[in-house]
Amino acid sequence: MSKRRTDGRPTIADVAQRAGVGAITVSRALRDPSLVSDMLREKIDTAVRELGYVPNLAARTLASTRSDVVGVLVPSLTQHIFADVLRGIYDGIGQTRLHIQVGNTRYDLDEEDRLLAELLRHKPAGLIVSGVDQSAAGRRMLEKANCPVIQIMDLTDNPVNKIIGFSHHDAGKAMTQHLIEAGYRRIGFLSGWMNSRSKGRLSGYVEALEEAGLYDPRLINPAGDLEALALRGSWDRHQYSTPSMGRQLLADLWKAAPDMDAVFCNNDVLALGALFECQARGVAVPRQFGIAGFNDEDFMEAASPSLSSVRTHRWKVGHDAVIALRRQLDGEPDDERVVDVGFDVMKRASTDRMGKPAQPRDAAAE
Amino acid sequence: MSKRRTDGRPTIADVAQRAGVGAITVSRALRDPSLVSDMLREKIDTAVRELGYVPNLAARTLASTRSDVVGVLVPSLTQHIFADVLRGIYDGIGQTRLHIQVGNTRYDLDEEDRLLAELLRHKPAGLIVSGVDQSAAGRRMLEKANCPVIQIMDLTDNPVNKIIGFSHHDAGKAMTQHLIEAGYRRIGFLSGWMNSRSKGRLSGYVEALEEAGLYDPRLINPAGDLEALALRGSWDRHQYSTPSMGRQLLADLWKAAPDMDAVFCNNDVLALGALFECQARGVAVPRQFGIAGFNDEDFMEAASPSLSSVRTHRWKVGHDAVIALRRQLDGEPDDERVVDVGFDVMKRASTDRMGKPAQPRDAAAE
DNA sequence: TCTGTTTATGGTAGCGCTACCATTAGCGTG
DNA sequence: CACGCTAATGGTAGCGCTACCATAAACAGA
Repeated sequence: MSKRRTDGRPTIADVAQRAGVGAITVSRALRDPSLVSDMLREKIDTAVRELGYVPNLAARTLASTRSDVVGVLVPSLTQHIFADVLRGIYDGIGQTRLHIQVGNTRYDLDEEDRLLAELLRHKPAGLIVSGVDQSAAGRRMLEKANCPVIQIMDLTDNPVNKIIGFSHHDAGKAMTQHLIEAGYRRIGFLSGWMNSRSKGRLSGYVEALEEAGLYDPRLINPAGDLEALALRGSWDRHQYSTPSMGRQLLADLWKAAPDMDAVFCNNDVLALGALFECQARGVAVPRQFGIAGFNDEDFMEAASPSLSSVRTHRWKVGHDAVIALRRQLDGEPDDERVVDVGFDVMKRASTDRMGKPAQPRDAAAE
Repeated sequence: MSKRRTDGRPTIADVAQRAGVGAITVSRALRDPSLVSDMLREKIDTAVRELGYVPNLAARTLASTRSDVVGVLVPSLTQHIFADVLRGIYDGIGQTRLHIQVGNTRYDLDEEDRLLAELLRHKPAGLIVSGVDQSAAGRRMLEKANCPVIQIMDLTDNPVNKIIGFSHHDAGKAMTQHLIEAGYRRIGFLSGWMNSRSKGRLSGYVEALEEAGLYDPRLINPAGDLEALALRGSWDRHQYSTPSMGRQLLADLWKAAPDMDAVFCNNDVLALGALFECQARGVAVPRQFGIAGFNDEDFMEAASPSLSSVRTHRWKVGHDAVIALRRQLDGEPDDERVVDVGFDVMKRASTDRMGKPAQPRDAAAE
């Protein structure tokens, strides 16, 4: 009696024996049923069910040098934005054989490279990574990954393979133009920690104001200021935005520019904090002060007054990324290397300086 | 020339040859360096570096019937609560060899069972699952999983293996008692879709009110009502809570019980919606109406007025779950099967009916 | 009828690693 | 000096699956 190391679970050989066919036929029947005649397929299905056979993924991966794991790298788990992206990704994966493995880079390029290397050990079926600002080493790993790579949530002319996202520059510019059109003249920019996408938004903001002759660098709360804030003990480099942070940043910005009459917040959470700060100070929004956010999370519309924001299509980006990945894995051609999913400027009460009546809530809830 | 199927990357045999040792010695040096003499270890490390050797995880898993994957099942990715738990889990994993694979059950037992079966194909090193309300089949799979299983975010006397969480019943009761002590008498319960943990909170609420002789079922917005809401087209079964939902649920509850003078919301997002609804109606919080939430997300403290909530230790739960898992994998004994991490009732302005001055913001930010 | 092509199935030989046992050398014990 | 023990290393034989090739049968074209 030879010594077996198995854990006792049925293997493909057991199924083959029971069905009275060769092991390789079982393998085929499981991977692509159309390759096997109806009669054998039925026998095999029966045997699988009777034995409770479950394929061993490690063996499959080893033999085929290709796994069912899709690696996903996001810079944050706590921000709603990426939670929405992930939801889209999971929804896109659905009931397929593919599995998701998420890595959290925390906006750290070294950590991203480390996670990428770890992921590659799994011989992933595909990779989905956030943004375009990889390190040189990271970029190289992606290019040599030997699997489809989808970049998301940004745009570039030079994707590794395919990119699905939108222009943060254009989005930032569009919202700033809305604020200008609404009649605000001293429009501030409020931001916590800046990443490359925030910077895109900021550059759009600057461009819009310069074109209107309204640009003033004193109205910007730059990333640099966060160092000072960190020293005061409130936040560290990896801290995500909070409403408390929004309140304090707005207070600080007002000190530097007391005549500021509106603020474009780098994200909705900061915008909510800005609203709370106005409420606490008795500053009337939107009459005295306009507030705009970015991403259009749920609470923006529900707030009182409702808050303007830039709606971004996070779920769609995640979902479409997976669909594109699956297409490529199925061997379908895909020559659309850059996909712009766009954005929408949601104009709500918080930037309605002229005082048009706010939309009734129920109607707005669509 | 035999036909190789390799993808060209160096294997353990290449390392062994270059270092002038046996393959098995390389394997040992990589898994547990203390098993190999200093001299050989050094040679092997050099060879690994020179060749850029990266272990093939599938081969390791196949040979040892044990992978480096830790499966995590959460019911939602969009809710902040589980994003925080996940952050704790990722932080606990740190730089170890372990990998996280997250499954999103969407509060669906069938989906949970399916994901569990999928995860088990990977022969996971460990499992972390949310809650105690698995299906019978799911429970059986967990018990036969042949790896450490940690349940989180709830408590039970009968965990599969180990559970880390807190009592939702006690937390719900404590907050309700706070509302009673604050002077409210007609305290409502506001909830979206109910899961087993929500039900625990509700039972605590009921118990507190019954003990005080204040219980009235008309003050509860039960899960059943959601069916009617769904018919109106606003939300479906899987919809997570939004502030808009909070606004409408509060409006509905007020219709059913016009004398309601406070509301305990099943989560913070609903509480925020309730605040917005009060602001829109001109109802004074906390003087006329008290609002309490659950989980104590960031925005609760920053809101104006600041909102009372039950602080739950989500990050810690995730983090401790991983630490416990790692302990068990390292063979350390762990006989504490039930770990209660507790909760804190955060008493803030929104339930301060007597009008004591609110705490200054900066101090409260600790 | 012969040849070439397609379809359905099977056999063999890996994939890269580790469990298990064997071997060797060094050392202490009685 | 035979014996047992430990520490360090190696060899062999899998783990469960699939790539690759072989085979056999059915069919088409000339």
